[in-house]
Amino acid sequence: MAYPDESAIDSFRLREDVASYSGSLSGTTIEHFRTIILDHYRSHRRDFPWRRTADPYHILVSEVMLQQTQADRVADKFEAFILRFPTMESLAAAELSDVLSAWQGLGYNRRGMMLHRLARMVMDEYGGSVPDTEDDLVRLPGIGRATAAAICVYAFNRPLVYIETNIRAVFIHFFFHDQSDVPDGLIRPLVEATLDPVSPYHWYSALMDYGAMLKKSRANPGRKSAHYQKQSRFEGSRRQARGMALKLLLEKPGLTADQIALALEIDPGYIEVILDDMAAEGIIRKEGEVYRI
DNA sequence: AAAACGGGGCA
DNA sequence: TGCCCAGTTTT
Repeated sequence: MAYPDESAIDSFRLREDVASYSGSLSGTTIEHFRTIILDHYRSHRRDFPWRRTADPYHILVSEVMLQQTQADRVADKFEAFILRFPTMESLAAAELSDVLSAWQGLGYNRRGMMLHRLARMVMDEYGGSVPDTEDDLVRLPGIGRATAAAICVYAFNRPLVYIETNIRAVFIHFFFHDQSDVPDGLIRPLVEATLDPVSPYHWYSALMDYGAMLKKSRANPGRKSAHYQKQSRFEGSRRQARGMALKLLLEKPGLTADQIALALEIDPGYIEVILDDMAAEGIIRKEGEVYRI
């Protein structure tokens, strides 16, 4: 989908408005900026399954899946996962191997393990209800500052200030397009000043959609963030070997390091180190000479 | 502050 | 091929 629409022109006008941006925004600039973002939301709003539910557990699952994973790739996995584990209770009661099977294809499998642990912790400490404060959420495994705030926003419509990659892209595009290495400390006050205190859910949804649009239609403005980092190569990487080993063990539990090395055509010494590291993390376990989930 | 962590889609 | 993704955890 292409976006050669009027929003590009509007954003140019706004950039001229704030060309002398010096640490605070005028009321008219805030209104102008918000109008551009919300107009785009009205005409190009993305439809995702997690936008069709108000269940905090479902929202939480989506936010964990969306960490470092493009939204379009999450949608189908999310729906299948929710069908299989419809409630926090069902996830907590599940075997880790079943959770990781449902996680296959999403990547960063530690997230699946953390989510499983989170479910058990929430059952124990909160009676199965997702907590609604940043402080409580951030203590849960796999939940950092950004995800904790996102859950507060999307599950409870709370007006919190937070920053992640799409938000960076939007604010850099409009207010720091002529700079590089922009620190979050410069962006945060702008997020706060433009935040909608009544409908943070829709406002942040709109920011997300605008940020995603920007990154598709031109060079990613996020590259001007001080936080930006290029990903290391995946082909031939350690994490590729981890992913392959995990997938194999889900299909055939109870293999030895040598059997795994043979099946994956990886050096036995190398794969054994990787397997032992994964066992130390708790993503697999070692029983004698064999590994299983 | 930097490294490690998956995997797939698309130019 | 190379790029990059609604980040978190560990070192």
